[in-house]
Amino acid sequence: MSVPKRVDHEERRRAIAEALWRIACARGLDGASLRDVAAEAGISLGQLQHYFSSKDEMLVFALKYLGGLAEERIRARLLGFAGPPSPRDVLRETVMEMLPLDDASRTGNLVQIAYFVRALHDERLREHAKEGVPALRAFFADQVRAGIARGEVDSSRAPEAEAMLLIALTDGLTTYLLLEACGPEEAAALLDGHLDRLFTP
Amino acid sequence: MSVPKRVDHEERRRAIAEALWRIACARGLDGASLRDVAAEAGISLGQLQHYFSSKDEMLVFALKYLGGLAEERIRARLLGFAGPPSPRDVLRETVMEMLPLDDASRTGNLVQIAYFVRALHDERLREHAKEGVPALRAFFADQVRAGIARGEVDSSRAPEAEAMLLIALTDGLTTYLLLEACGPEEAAALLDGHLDRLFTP
DNA sequence: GCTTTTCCAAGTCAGTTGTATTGAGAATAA
DNA sequence: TTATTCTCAATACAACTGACTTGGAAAAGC
Repeated sequence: MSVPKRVDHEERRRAIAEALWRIACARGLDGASLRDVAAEAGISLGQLQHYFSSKDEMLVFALKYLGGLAEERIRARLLGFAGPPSPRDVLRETVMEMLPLDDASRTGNLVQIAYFVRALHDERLREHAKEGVPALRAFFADQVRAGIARGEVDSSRAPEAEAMLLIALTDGLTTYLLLEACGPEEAAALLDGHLDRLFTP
Repeated sequence: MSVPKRVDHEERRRAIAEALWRIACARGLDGASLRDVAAEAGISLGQLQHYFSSKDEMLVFALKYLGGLAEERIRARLLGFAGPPSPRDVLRETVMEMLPLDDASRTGNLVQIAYFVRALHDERLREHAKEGVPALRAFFADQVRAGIARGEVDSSRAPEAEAMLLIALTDGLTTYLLLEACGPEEAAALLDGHLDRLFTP
């Protein structure tokens, strides 16, 4: 009846997605044609089309894959702490992991921005691009609430507002890091300064 | 000898740039072909090429024109104050004018972002995209310094850092306003909250 | 009047795009 | 073995891209 697959479809799709990122990082998402991606992945156009029936499908897959990897990286970083990290540690390390402070992270952010821009004009992608924001905001707000409960954050602070403020700050810092209008150390200092005023001893 | 121009070249170029914005806002900068722009401007492709010898030249002109208009809008808004505006007023009104809070401003921001992404991969555009940042930062820092001098801002605040923080916040808020992950009122409230803690009575 | 310059419409060009089709090779199940 | 399904390379295709050329119309200077 059903013939066992000889190749791992998901593995192939991931390899193609990674090739797409490399192109998107260097030349932008719109500059990545199917032929370019296939060449970068070392396969033929026909083979690529065998794994993705349309360009849109490839883009969506690559975006979800990217988001999954980022989430995993943050989780691993938080688990790297010896003891249970404080709310401030969680916020700081999460933001630091999201910022484009090294080359690998820079690539991820460039791809993410390429998706963001396309999402502004593309119905299908917009859903995928937006879906992560509320979850992140709720996560940050929970940390602020925990900080208040531990007496580390003034109780007059509104957790939801502080969360959104932090997300916006992260995003803005990302922009200017990518433009090289501000350096990594400065970005880290700005983040720490902001957290210093949120977490009053 | 020299025959007077029968049409105002700059006026034509501005009209073409505005057509480009309309397309870039709706479909992105990469989705704007010369034929599309010409059609949107109500002229032929040949005519458009008569005013811009290359697509790149058109893009750069439209970007500089956009920046000039934004600066002018901010200047006009600040002049609209009855008396001399306080440093806090200047910061608040400037940021509010930069945020995509209405449809016109939304268009401008969408175009600006389209340029930003292209600048990440395009040598020529990068210079034009970066050149405004230091000036804006210095302007914000001056306002913070004035706030300190008037005793409205705690003297422990570092003007340059606060300026960059405010720029990054503006940028982040812009992103989430465009994605409709946060509403105009909320963005204004977040900005005011941030300024509240910067300007301590 | 005539010449010169500006202006602009139509068409051509080579190149690239995403998609569709065709058919051959390979591996498994019967 | 034979039949079936998976895998994938090659090609074709219509649409679109930016750049370029040609030719003529309109207005100003002589």
